[in-house]
Amino acid sequence: MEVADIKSGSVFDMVYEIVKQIPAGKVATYGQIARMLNNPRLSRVVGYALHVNPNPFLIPCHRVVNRFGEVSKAFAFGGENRQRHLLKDEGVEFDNLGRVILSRYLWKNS
DNA sequence: TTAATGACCTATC
DNA sequence: CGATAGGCCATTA
Repeated sequence: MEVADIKSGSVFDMVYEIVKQIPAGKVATYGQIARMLNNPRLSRVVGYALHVNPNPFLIPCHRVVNRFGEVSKAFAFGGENRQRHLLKDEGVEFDNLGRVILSRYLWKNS
């Protein structure tokens, strides 16, 4: 199913649908998701959508990081430490700066 | 309808 | 590298 076909009415829902499709062991960036929505400027909205994340159990928000692979500071799911643990548990590695190696684990949707 | 908000991004110092 | 500022835009109160 194409991302472009996802039109649940609100951008938030679209974001959720996309995030749900991120496979384990991969991560996506806010800007990337925004681009998937055909609106590169929605990067902030994407973050906000996850901020008010209604279903932390259905939405793997821990697989969404910023442009540099850094985990969110205000992670409303148990702290950034929690997010790193979850990713690490999926096989995602971090560099010495504590950032996800995007060059290897960035999710590529087509 | 208006104003405020923010898990971003880019530029500048 | 860290701090600051502005812009961007959907959502909410």
